[in-house]
Amino acid sequence: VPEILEVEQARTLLDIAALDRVVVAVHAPDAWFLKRGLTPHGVELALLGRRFTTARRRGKLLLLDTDGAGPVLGLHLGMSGRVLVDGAAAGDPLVYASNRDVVAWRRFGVDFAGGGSLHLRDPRRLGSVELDPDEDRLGIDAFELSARQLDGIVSTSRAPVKAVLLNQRRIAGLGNLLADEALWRGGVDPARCAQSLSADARRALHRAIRTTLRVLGRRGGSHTGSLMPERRPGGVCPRDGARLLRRTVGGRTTYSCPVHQR
DNA sequence: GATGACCTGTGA
DNA sequence: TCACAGGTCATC
Repeated sequence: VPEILEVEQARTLLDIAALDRVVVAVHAPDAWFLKRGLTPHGVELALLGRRFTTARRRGKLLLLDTDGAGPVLGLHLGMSGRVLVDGAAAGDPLVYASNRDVVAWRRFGVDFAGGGSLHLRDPRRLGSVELDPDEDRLGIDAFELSARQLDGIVSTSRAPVKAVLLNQRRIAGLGNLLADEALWRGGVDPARCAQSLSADARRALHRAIRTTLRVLGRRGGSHTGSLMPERRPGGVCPRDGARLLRRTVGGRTTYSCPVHQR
């Protein structure tokens, strides 16, 4: 899933359906899922009797504030996690991940007074739950990224520009699909050394990131990109019909057009 | 900054 | 059985 668009869908669901309800039970059957020393008992103590007051998001990290000076609950969806409230998830089914409902995949959850629940379902167990997460380990949220900020980030790194876009300490929220889509829309070669981008290329990339988030957000998620159907052996560029390049860049499988991405 | 590790499901 | 998957972290 879960890139910034899916996490924002989850945040909206939490905002609409999970706030101001009293937690009467906490389920943390998978201790491995709890991070930074958190234990099943610890998270139960921290949440029992409290209500969530705000649903926030920074990059791909979900943040639930609690009442009465309680802790912030941090949820991360990893590669296959989904948030469900009262048994329903937000948004489209995930691509590249199972969408079946297997009870064993409920890695964490709470029950609310009067019935209903909040659950995190994650087949691959790469998600996580923590209390009072360090929100500043994450960089500027991709939705907030200004052209000037992108300039500063891109012009100070010699890594491939895609690796820079994926680095959550720099920009928080972009994942593999969104990065490829934005670079494709902006006409920028993912493997290009970030520092070497011209001011024009940086501007084009910034516009492309904004467009990608807006358009794919409206369509329903990271999997709705124009490049997505061609993300396969033999895929061609939807813009100019060239055979797409498939490489590993920044450690991730990368598709790009050798003709218009320079 | 690139690499491998983490974990598990799916489809070829 | 194998390759691969929209993420992140420690390590060289």
